[in-house]
Amino acid sequence: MLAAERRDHLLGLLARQGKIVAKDVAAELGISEDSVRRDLRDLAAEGLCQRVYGGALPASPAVVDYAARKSVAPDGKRKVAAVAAALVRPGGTLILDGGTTALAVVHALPQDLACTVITHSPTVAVALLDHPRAELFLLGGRVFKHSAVACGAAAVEAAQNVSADLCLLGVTGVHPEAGLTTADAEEAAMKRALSARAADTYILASSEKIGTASRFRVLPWEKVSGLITDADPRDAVVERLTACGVEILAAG
Amino acid sequence: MLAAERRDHLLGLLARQGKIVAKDVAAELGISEDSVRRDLRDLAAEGLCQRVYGGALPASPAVVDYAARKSVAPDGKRKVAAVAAALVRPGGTLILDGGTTALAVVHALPQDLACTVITHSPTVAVALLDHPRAELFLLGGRVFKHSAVACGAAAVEAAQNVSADLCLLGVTGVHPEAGLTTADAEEAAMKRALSARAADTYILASSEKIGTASRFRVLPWEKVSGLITDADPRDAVVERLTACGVEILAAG
DNA sequence: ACGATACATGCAGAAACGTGCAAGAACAGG
DNA sequence: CCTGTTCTTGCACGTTTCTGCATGTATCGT
Repeated sequence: MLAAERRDHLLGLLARQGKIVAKDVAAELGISEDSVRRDLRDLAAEGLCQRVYGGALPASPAVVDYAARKSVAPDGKRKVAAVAAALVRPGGTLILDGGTTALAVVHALPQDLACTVITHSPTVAVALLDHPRAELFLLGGRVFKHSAVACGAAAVEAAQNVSADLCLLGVTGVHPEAGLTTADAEEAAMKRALSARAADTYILASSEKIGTASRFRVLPWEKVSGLITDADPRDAVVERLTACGVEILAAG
Repeated sequence: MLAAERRDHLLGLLARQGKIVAKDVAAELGISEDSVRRDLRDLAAEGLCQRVYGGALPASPAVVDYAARKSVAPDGKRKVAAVAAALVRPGGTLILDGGTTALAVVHALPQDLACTVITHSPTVAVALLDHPRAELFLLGGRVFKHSAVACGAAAVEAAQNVSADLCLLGVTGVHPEAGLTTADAEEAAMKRALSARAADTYILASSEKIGTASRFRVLPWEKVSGLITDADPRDAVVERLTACGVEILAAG
């Protein structure tokens, strides 16, 4: 583990948990408490945390926000994306949704993987351009600005003409009762259309999505093969999902 | 292994794993750590990564975007793009080709222009995302990696369902005898399909294209309304085109 | 007040770093 | 085809930085 990486990790912990206990972190990362203390001292000197006896506390909310944006958000998505990317078999065909998590999946795919990717997201398509062996099929249609994906009748129709082994969908909410939800009706319909064209559908849900719900239902649990998340498997919501028969792929 | 290849590999690792450990990469690629360190130093100098003790971490996305963008903006293309963008009327519908010149057109469009843009290029689509009042319609199909546009039967078919006032096409060669040419047959066919759906077609040709020819004919001169170029109007080739009845829009 | 824990400091081994140098490849010019 | 030049690459060397341990001191809870 890189020293700078360790520092980011500490800032991440600070943002997520609101405190750091030097002893615990040392045990977790398998390093000496001295190193943790030294890091905390440095961070405090830069004003990024407040040193207290036994560990550290966040400095000011503004600083924490900055640190959280910079390191925490990508981290969970990257873990989820790594697990999702491992589901893609060489030579296989993948339907990939839009959104930042899907984009992270592209970055997590091996550079020289030979596979076919079908997407309705121009952003995802552009990211795939430097995967020379990946075949790319773009689904056209009216592009919705807020989510940057092709939706609507034309896009759904285009989706009818493709088939795939695997579909990876992002959602904005994962809730035991509300199910898988998203904020826009057109997007929800498009996700349904995509899912229907693949043998297996997996949901990408970084931990902040777990337990939340949005306005429009995407799919019932029966239609999905599993949920990929970095949330703790012992999380109450996750345990309820497991009890409902949802397969959980932990991205710890 | 080529130096540039190695550089790309490093950037890929950075994107996929979020970090680089110099020692590991050196072992993996069978080169000395010194070379890796030198590469990382160079990348950091370009703002593409952040150098840390033991390896490197990703630079902030904003910086990377900026560094990537500033490398592509030749003066000639910008001038051509500015003239082309002025042809787009508020409320009008534009079919926009792929390629770097077309991308320059997007950047030349007023940020708040209300119009409809139809494109088969995911790159152009992504660039248009921060034009909030521009309606965007994406033509899907198999994406050809070298030119990064959707081509083939599906894309041509999708193009049949749209109409526009104006079509802006990029080409790789503009020659008095050979006409308008490009390097790929599929691309040529797609450009024809796009042109056929618009009332007017203008060709984007920065000066280095003038007088050159590629393998495949795109359109005869009769089908185009004009040529937009930054080449000197008294250039021999340009004068011959004028004599042939081609309208020249000078982008001096 | 006292034991326990956390802390700062100094130190030594290890790892990473920068620099200079030489061998080799790529290239331009004669 | 040869030659001089430039660029790259790996190695050697001295320097800097990191890390864990030991020691003594400060702080906390009881």
